[in-house]
This record gives sequence, C-alpha cells and structure tokens, in this order.
Amino acid sequence: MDRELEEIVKPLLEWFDRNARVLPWRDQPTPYRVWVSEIMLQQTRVEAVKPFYRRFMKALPDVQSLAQCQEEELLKLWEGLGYYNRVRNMQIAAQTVIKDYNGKIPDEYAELQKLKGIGSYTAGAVASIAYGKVAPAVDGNVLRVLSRVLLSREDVLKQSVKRSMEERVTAIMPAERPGAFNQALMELGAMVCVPNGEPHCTDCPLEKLCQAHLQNVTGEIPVKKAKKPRRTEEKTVLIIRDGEHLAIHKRPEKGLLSGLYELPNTPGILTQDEAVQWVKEKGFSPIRIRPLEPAKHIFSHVEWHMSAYLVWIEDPIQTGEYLFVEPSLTEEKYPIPAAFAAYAKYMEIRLGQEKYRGES
DNA sequence: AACTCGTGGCT
DNA sequence: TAGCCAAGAGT
Repeated sequence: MDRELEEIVKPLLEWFDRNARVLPWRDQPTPYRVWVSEIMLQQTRVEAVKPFYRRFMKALPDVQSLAQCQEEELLKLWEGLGYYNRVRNMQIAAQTVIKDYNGKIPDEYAELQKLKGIGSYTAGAVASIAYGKVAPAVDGNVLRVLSRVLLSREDVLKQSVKRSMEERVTAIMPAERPGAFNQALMELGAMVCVPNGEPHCTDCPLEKLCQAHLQNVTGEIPVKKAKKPRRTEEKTVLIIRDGEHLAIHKRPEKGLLSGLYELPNTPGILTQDEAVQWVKEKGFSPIRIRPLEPAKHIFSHVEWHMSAYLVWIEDPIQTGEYLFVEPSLTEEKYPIPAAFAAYAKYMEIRLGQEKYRGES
C-alpha cells in the first residue's frame, strides 16, 4: 500500500473543488460527451479543443449519429485538430457500440479498452468521470505530477513505468470520487505542476509533501528519453487554377494525413520550368505560372519544406487523380490539413485579381 | 520496444 | 529561432 502517496488525496480533492476550470465537457459528463472530449484531448491542449468540441457535439450529439456519419463530414469536423485517425477510430468504436453493446457505451475499464482508439488512459477517464468507477486515468500530466511528488527518475515514457503508476493511482483512489480525483491530478499538472519552465509550487496543494519540490529538483523531473530527430521532406506545391476551379487531390487511405485532401504536390524543389513540365505531364495546359513564397510545416516526426507555384491552366480534363472544385468548397466540404494553410490565400484568387508576373 | 501520427502555444 | 510537449493509441 502506498501510505505516503495516499496523503495527496485529500489536499488534491480540496484544491480541485476550489480551482476546477469550467469546461464544456464538464457539465453533463455523459459517457458519450466524456468519450468525445477525451479523444479530442489526446495530445491536444484544452484551449484548442474547446471550439472543436462544441461544433462536434452539435453536429453529432450521440453515438448513433457518430456511427452513421459520412467519413468526409467526419474529417471536416476534425479538420485542423490533427491525428485524424482518432476520429476514424472513434467512429469504428461507435459502430461497435451500436452493434455489440446495444448502443450503450460500456462502463467497465477492461471492456472500454476493447474499443478502437480507447487505451488505458481514455478507458479510465470514461469509467471514472462518466460512470464513477475506480479506474486510473494516467496521462502526461499525471506522470509529471506523480514522478515529482515521488521524486522518481524513471523514464515516464516507458510503458512499464506508466503501468506501475496506474496501479499506484488505483490503490489510493477515493471510491466516492474517482472521477474528481483523476481530473484533479490532471488539472494540477496542467495548471500548477507545469512543464516547460518553473512549476507554480507556491500555489500547489502538495507543496509540503512533493519530494522534487522539497529537494529543489522539479526541473529535472520527469525524465524522458530523447526522441529521435525529425526528417525533412522537400516538396513543390502547385496551386492549379482555371477560371472557376481549383485542383485538389485525395491522399491515400494509409499514412500521414490519410484520406484528407491536399493541394497537388510532388517531391523535391522544382524550378519554374520543371513545374510547367510537371503540370503538362499531368495532362493540363498551363497558361501562366508564377512562383509563390516558400513555406514550412512541422509535424511530430516530419518537416515539410515547400516551394510553390500558382499555375493557371486551360479548361481541365478530368483525370481521376485530381478533383477540380469551386474554391469555396475547400472551406465548406473538403477536409484539408493545416499543412497547406500557407497557401490558402491563393486558392480563391481570381484571374482578374492576379497580377501577371511569371511567364509561361 | 520503437515508430507513426498533427497542430499550435510557450519558452 | 528551435525545441518542448500537450487529457495517447495503433501497429
């Protein structure tokens, strides 16, 4: 038993009762609402999630509507949030809930983890917050708080360390308020026991029993193994326009940004002549071309260095590879990742507004 | 265990 | 500017 760790329970709950933020998913913590919020919050900040959550719940207010939603509409609701497989997996799970669980989201920790996209953290969050069950919800915040309180220098990214923390949290969890306890640990990590810079220890309810604070080593904990460096990919992006339409392309079903739409692009930095040649090889007849400013987009594990050209073409032939759409539909219908945001301003431009500067 | 998978805010 | 990392999970 964790006699020492158990001492955090009471001060933590009292602190949470005084300091819990008002968040959209905290009123009416139904299983569905908690589930959706937790999926959105994976590796994503609370402030970023809020507007997405409101819009999503309005469009898809229950498991049934999520299960039946068209993939394109689903991805559009997720557009800009990132990690797009989260929402596809959530839909698969919703369909499982309808089919195998009679439409009711399971209330057991182990059963929840059988659903696609629900791992130990999300299962614990739903079980404890929505169903009031004793189950751990150990995320990055909790690992940071606990490793500092315990002065643990183990690598918190190791699965074995996380499992161990889950067991210890479970052992001290108050049976009357498991959901509040889990949220309190996370809230403390998010608001007080912060990463990147000095934690706000003078505001912390655990100040007197936090070993890292008492020994003045909060900056050294948690320990995380260094991640491997990102690779760089160079691309040339083509904004291909005729009078009324813009060319877009659906990305493959697997891999980075799978299933989303993108601006036509090709590996490598092309010269203007090479870009013209590339457009011709795709079967189009370029009229005008001009270079655009380069842009960079940083993913977790890849970095795109993009050069770009704006290309005007004669009436496009339908190739199947490229879709020619009214530019306004890229905002209303087609999900396009933020990686192309630098060129959004050229997507709706009209020929009359375009100053001719290049050569064809 | 190691790698993949987005985006944006903060330092 | 460049690195860190966020209410992780799938493969």
